[in-house]
Parts: sequence; C-alpha cells; structure tokens
Amino acid sequence: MVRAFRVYDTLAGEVRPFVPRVAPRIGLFVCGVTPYAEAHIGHGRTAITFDVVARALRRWGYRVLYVQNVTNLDDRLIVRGLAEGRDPLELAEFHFQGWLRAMDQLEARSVNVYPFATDYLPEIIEQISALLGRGFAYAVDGDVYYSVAKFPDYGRLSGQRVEALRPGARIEVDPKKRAPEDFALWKTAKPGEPAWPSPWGPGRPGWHIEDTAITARLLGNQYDLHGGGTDLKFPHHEAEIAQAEGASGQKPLVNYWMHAGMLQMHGEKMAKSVGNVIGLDETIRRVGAEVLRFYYLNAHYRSPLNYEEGKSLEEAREGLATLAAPYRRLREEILRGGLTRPGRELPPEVARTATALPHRLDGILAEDFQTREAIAALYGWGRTLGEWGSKLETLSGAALVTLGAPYRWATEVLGLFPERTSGKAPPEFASLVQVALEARSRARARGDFGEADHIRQALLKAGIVLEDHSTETRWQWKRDGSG
RNA sequence: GCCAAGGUGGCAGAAUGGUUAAUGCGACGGACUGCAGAUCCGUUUCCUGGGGGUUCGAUUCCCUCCCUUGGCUCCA
Repeated sequence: MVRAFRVYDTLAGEVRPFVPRVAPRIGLFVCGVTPYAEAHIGHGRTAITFDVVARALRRWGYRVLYVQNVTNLDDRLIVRGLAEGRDPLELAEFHFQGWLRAMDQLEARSVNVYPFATDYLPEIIEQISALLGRGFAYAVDGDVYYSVAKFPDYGRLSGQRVEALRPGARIEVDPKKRAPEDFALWKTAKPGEPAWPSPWGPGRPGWHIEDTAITARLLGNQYDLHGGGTDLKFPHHEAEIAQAEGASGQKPLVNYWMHAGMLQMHGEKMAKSVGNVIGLDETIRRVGAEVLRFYYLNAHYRSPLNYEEGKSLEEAREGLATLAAPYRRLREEILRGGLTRPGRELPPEVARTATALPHRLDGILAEDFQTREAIAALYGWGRTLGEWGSKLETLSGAALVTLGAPYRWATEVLGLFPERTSGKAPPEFASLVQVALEARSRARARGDFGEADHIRQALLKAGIVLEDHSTETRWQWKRDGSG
C-alpha cells in the first residue's frame, strides 16, 4: 500500500527505516520563519527540502499533515516594529504574506497549516502551567524559565553535555535565571511591548514554547517527523523535547528528526546577523523560481550548499535548461497533436524504461531523499528523449505521453517543470512575434542577413530567443533580458 | 575549549568494502546553421585532505593529525 523508505534521523545519527506511528498517517512539523524581514535564500532552502519530503510521502501513499509554524511575536519583531513605527503583529503579517507569495512561486504548496503563535496563547499557557506543576519550571517576577537540570536527556539530540557548554558564547546570560542553560518560557512585557494576560502577569511566550504548544494541539503529544535547519538543533530543538516530554510525561516527542544543511555564502553561513543575505524575492525575480528550486535540489539536503555570487545560480540555470529542453520539445509536440494523435508506437524497451524510471526515482528518494541522484538519473532520460529529436513528429500521442512519464514524476515530486509557466506569452503577443518571424524568414530567403539579424536582435531585447530549425523557426519567451 | 557535520576532477556536487568513482557546469572537437543559438554525437584516460591500521581488496570501516562549516541558550 504505502512505500517503505529510510531517512537520516539526527537523534539516531544514521539512516533508518521510517515507521509511522499510525500508518498511513504522518504528522510532520517544520520550524517556520520569523517574518520580521524579507526572507533570504537560506530560508528558501529549508522550505524546499521539506516541500519535497511532503510531496514524496504523499506520492507514496502516506496521508501527511504538514504543519509549519509562524513566529509572529518575538524580540526581533518588537525591535523592528519599534524602529519602523509599526505594530509588530502587522509587520509579521506583512512579511508572512511575502513568504507565502515566494512559496507559491517556488511551487512549494505542501504545507497544510501555518499556525500563528499568537493564536495558541491558551495552549502555551497551559503547557507552561503543566511544566510548573510538574516541577520542570520556575517563575521569577513575571518570567518563567525551564530548569534544564530537571531534564537529564537535555543535549541528547545535539550530542552536547550541558557542563561542556560555554555560557554566553553568543547571547549574554540573563541574570534572572538560576542556571545559564535555563531558557525562557514566558517573558514579562516591558512598557509599550505587546502583551497577553497570563497567571504570571502580562507578557509573551518564549520562542521554544510556541512550537510545542502548537504541535501538542495539532499533532498530539507525540508525532512522527520534525524538521528544521541544522542551526536549530541546539538549543531550539533540545528545548522542544524538554518542554513537550516534560509537560506530557510521554516520550519521545518525535520519532524522527530531520535537519537541512545550511546555505553558505562564500563559505560562511548566510544570516542577517552576518550581513551576507540575498533576498528570496529578488533572487526569484532575477533568475526565476524554477532555477532556484533546481539549485537547492541539485545537492543533498543535509550537505552544506555554498552559494557563489554570479556563479551558482547561473550554473543551475544552464543545467536546468539542458534538462528541460527535450521535455519542452516533447510538450510542444503533444500540444500540437493531442493525446489521440495516431502514429508510431515506441519500441517496447523504450516504453518499458519510460514506465519503470519513475519507480526507480522513487527508490532513490526513498533512501534519505537523494534529490541530486534523482536529477542525475533524469539527465540520462533527457538524453534519450533528445535522441528522438525530430522523430517525435512520427510518434502517436500515447507514445509521447509515455516518453514524458519520468518528467511528470519530477513535476509531482521535485516540483520542477511546472505546467504553469510564468513566462508564457499571451496569444495576441504570440501573433505579433509571428509577424516578425515571417518578415525575418523572407529576409533570409532573399539573402538579406543584415535585416534578419536585426530582427533577431530586436526580438532578443524584448526577451524573445529564436531557434532556427530546418523547417521552421521556434521562439521562446525568457523571463528577463539577461537570460 | 566542547559538541556536530564535512574535506572527492578546472568548478559544482553524488555514490559505493571490489569491473572504466555518477551527474551537471565549463572546455575542446564534430554534425546542423548564412552566422549565431539551441539541439545531437564524441573527448576531457593522470580526482576521494595528510599519516597509520583492519582487509585478498579502502574513497568507503577504525585511529590520529590538519583544514572548513554549523552550534554552544530566542538563527532556516
């Protein structure tokens, strides 16, 4: 019924078979963004990683509930809001809408619920109360902290020993804490800050507690799969385990932990704090969402991916173009003749390969989501398809559809080659281009290549790329003049 | 300092206890073209950080050293 697969579990430190708690259902939670500013391409990488995970699981017959939280209240939002004279909640909403638009362009629509932290205040307060009641937390003048010493497993996920930590290495230690490793569950509001009522006075939740309050409500005290960037392993995910298992008394919180590798910028982590970020929106505008998506998937999700300005995405664009070209041709052929077009059938072995390849690709992804391996295999098929070249015209509609099967797999699982091409020109535009092409053909026929090249150049400036073939000239609409 | 993940061709980046270590980019040659591009064919045989060990055989497993990246309490 459902396909078996294996995944690298951070807690186990190895690739192991995935067993859902209640097959075929899988509860998936991924730490989402804090929308205090425009997202960068590092955030995009994590989102695409888990988008493919969710797509693959669904294809394999699992019923996935994919939850990605939105931290719409936090210190950075407050600081930013104050600086810009905007309400932090409104600021969060604004940037979250931008995030959603980017996700839509990137074909990442697999999230079922984007819960906002502020919609789960009752659950958060309930969980903090439970932790206080069970002795895992303590209150100090309106703040509530988790006492890490009460939770012996703390540090298991990241392999850290609490004694070996260096307090204050990056963040200064809050003097109200009993121990430097303790973390805030509830924070008193300072004047002018957004605040919610609580048994400990008006304030707001700490960062870690929102996730476990949300998952307890939506996915239960225990669930299957938790994802996020590796930078969240410690302390965020350790804190989640400590909170949830402490509050519910049930363990483990999750059965599998997946962590996506960092996107690096010239060998350094891309982060606002480092000041080396490249915006998600501007990148999508510049190279197109599909190129960016391909760039992410052309590496293993756990490996660090090094971004080189002026090189990485340009290389990805070339690589994607090579892979996409034969499929574009195939699609044009299908559109021209339709599915019912008569013609030759495929040689049996070609048909067999085309039909079997998607299953082989599933097998590759079922081994810890090796998207790069799958893409490598697709290139092989692309070459086969390319060899058919002009012979495509002789094939039946059904044969053409069969040839496209591996690419349709890529659309379904990897989200590449979307049917909806944003660079599609409207019909009236197309007929204008056609007029120009006819003029150029006449010029070429009479040997006036100066005029022919002039037309070609003029069209190129408008973003139209021509390809002369033996019997016709095809054209393609590029997103921008640079491509 | 401690913990974690890595070091593979010109570059990016896979995989595996065993025939020529994938794939892409780039480069070069050829076909096609008025030219170019796109596409197709071919070439790019000397690539697994250093040093030990286990093994018939190591890039893979073990030890050690060096280097890079991430984390060390509100970073995806």
